[in-house]
Amino acid sequence: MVGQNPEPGAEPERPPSRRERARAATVDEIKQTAMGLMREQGTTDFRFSDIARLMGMTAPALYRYFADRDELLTGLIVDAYDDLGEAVAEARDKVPLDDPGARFVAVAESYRRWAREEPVRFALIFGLPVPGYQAPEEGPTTEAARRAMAQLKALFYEAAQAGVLRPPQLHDDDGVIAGLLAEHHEPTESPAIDGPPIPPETFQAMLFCWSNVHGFAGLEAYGHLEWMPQELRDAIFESSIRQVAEVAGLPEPLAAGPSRED
Amino acid sequence: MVGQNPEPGAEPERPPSRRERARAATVDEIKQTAMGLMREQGTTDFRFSDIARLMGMTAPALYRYFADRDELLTGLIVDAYDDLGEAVAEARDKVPLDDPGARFVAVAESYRRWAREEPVRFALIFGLPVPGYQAPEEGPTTEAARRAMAQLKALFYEAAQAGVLRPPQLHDDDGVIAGLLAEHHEPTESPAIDGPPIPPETFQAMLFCWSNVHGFAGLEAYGHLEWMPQELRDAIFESSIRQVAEVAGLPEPLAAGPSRED
DNA sequence: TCAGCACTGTTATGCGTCATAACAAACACG
DNA sequence: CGTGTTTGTTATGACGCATAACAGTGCTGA
Repeated sequence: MVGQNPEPGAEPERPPSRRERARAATVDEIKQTAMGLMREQGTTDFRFSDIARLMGMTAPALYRYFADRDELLTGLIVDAYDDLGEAVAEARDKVPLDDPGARFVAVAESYRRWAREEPVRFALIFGLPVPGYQAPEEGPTTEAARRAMAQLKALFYEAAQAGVLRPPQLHDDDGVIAGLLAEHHEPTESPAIDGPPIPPETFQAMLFCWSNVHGFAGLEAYGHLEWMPQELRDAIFESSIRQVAEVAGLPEPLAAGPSRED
Repeated sequence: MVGQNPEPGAEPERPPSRRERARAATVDEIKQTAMGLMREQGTTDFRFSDIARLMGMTAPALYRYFADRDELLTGLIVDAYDDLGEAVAEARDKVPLDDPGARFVAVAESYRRWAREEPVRFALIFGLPVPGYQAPEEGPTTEAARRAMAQLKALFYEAAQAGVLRPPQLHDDDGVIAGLLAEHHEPTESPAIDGPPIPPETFQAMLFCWSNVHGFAGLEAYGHLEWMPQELRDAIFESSIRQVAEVAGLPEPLAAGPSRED
């Protein structure tokens, strides 16, 4: 580690000094520049020399802020998770609490939009590890992923609490899934997804929703659906998530306004 | 291009000479070795020097067979598409034609299994382009993708022909989707997916199935579901695809034996 | 005030990789 | 057996990551 706070236990009260603020700004600029380059080229690759040149520095100077490529990548991945989580949570919370159906639609749409607008970051967090990148075990990326996924779980939790969740239409013959879920982690506070526990069948429904939305978003983000016009993709996606929500036992959206803003 | 057949129009009848066979074998060995390295490291990266060393050659010799890294990558991508297509078709055709429900289950399971067993190849074809790789426009990869996706479409086509396909439960308010589909490409022979045309609502159902299976497969292949035991993943996946098949209007599978073999 | 030190940047350098050039051996074939 | 193609080699150039050694800046405390 290079650019971290002194030690995790050394008086976190102290306000950031002038130097620390400058340093943080530079760290941020480096990450922004790296993301800009990646977006431009459409790949998860970048060159230190390019970043440095764009910032009016020389390449070795960057090593004052990140120990190596991996540390910079880790930072970018954490940021991406956080950004996705924020985008999803923000879209969700624009819809009133008493309309879980519409809240889910908002989550699904923002997830998809984020993937489409930020395919590189989407790949960064949901793709195969970047060549040469070794993810830190149990590191900050795992934690960031939990936070992001918690947003979807929260939605189902609220709906379940409100008692508006119908039993999902998903088969669970002999209660195998419920059994396994109950057995391995308590009433389903999975280690990968933060948040309060939800009943097994709701958890199953949540996964169903997630994989569906994720699948469409991934295919679209990487250009595998480009042969259909966006209008059609939009219509098909909306139809899909409506259906998925119904299967999951979520109530019909009350306010049926798609929150398009582009 | 370097290692291609002489010209696409020069007497394709001639049987492969001894040298041509040797060359083809070497090309294949290179690809195998490259894939081995990628699998080992779990990334889509490889070094010419490593491949050469494993083959008992020096790196520049590889340029006799592939013009550059991109050409080798293109070969690997095409192979991956073909292999996925074959795996899916083979699994599907093990199930009798008169059992489309079970045929879909077989397709979904083989798709998922392939992704899990070959995450690198899955990333190669369904992920963001490999750093530095520029896909040839309208090239062999696009064509290979069409062939692979045609396998799923064929399944729906057969079921539709047999008249056992119920109308899918997918909303299409005002027939927007059907309209757009009809408008943009005839009765839905999409440019991205080969095969005979199918009715719009069937096409929509097919996409729904695909994105769902793909989403789960992708999440699992990249380790995002590793926090649940495989037993549970299996159960949840099977439950999901059953539900998806039902939504898509496919009949219940008759022979309900999951074709596990590992 | 000014000496000392931490911080941030530079140039110089080593190593590994992609890719090409120039050359040598092996092979097919008239 | 001799000639041209094929397939391999070594030598070389360009470039990127990363470290080392060094220089300028500004905070800090006797």
